[in-house]
Amino acid sequence: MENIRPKLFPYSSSMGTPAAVLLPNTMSKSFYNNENMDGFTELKSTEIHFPVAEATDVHDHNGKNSDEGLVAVEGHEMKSSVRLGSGKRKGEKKIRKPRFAFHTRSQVDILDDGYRWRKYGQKAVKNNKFPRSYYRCTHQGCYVKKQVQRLSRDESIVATTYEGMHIHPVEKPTDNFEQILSQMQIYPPF
DNA sequence: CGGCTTTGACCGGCGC
DNA sequence: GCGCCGGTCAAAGCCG
Repeated sequence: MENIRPKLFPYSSSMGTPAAVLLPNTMSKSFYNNENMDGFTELKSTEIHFPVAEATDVHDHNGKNSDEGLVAVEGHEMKSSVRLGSGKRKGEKKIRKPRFAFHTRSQVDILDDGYRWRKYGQKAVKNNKFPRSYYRCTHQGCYVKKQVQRLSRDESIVATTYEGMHIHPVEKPTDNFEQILSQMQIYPPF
């Protein structure tokens, strides 16, 4: 059970072209084995390709990280932590936040998922010709982040990774996604 | 003017 | 310790 990493699933083209997809809580739960995911991850884009589950990025097996397990985000642990002169923050623990990643086929990088996001960074990542963008939820007190990156192996696919959970409802109203959801193929976390 | 993006600097973790 | 790398900061710029 070590080394849970993002897994790419075969692309199913039978899903048509939904306008939007709602990924409910329960799905994240099963992916994360974590009961603290709540709220929804709503996606509005062109075509959902395949959901990609990612527990946290557990990468080492040499016992360097004492396993903290999947700890829920408390929502305020990063609040107004002051950067010291050396650049360190005071009294913070490392908390692994629940993460959730998926791929979409889309021409635009940034998907309208109903939340408001402010971009706070962009980085070139190795072995990828497209930069990765970093966004934070603008709702006060909500520290959900997401990363968006177009894959160089298939330029038509955008990988989106959410981290944390929203402490507030979606700001934009949503359509009904139930049918689309039922069409989605959800893969168990092996 | 407020909210957002841009972008180089900075930081910390990790491997060598 | 050093350099690479991914993530974040924050000043400056942009735009409605």
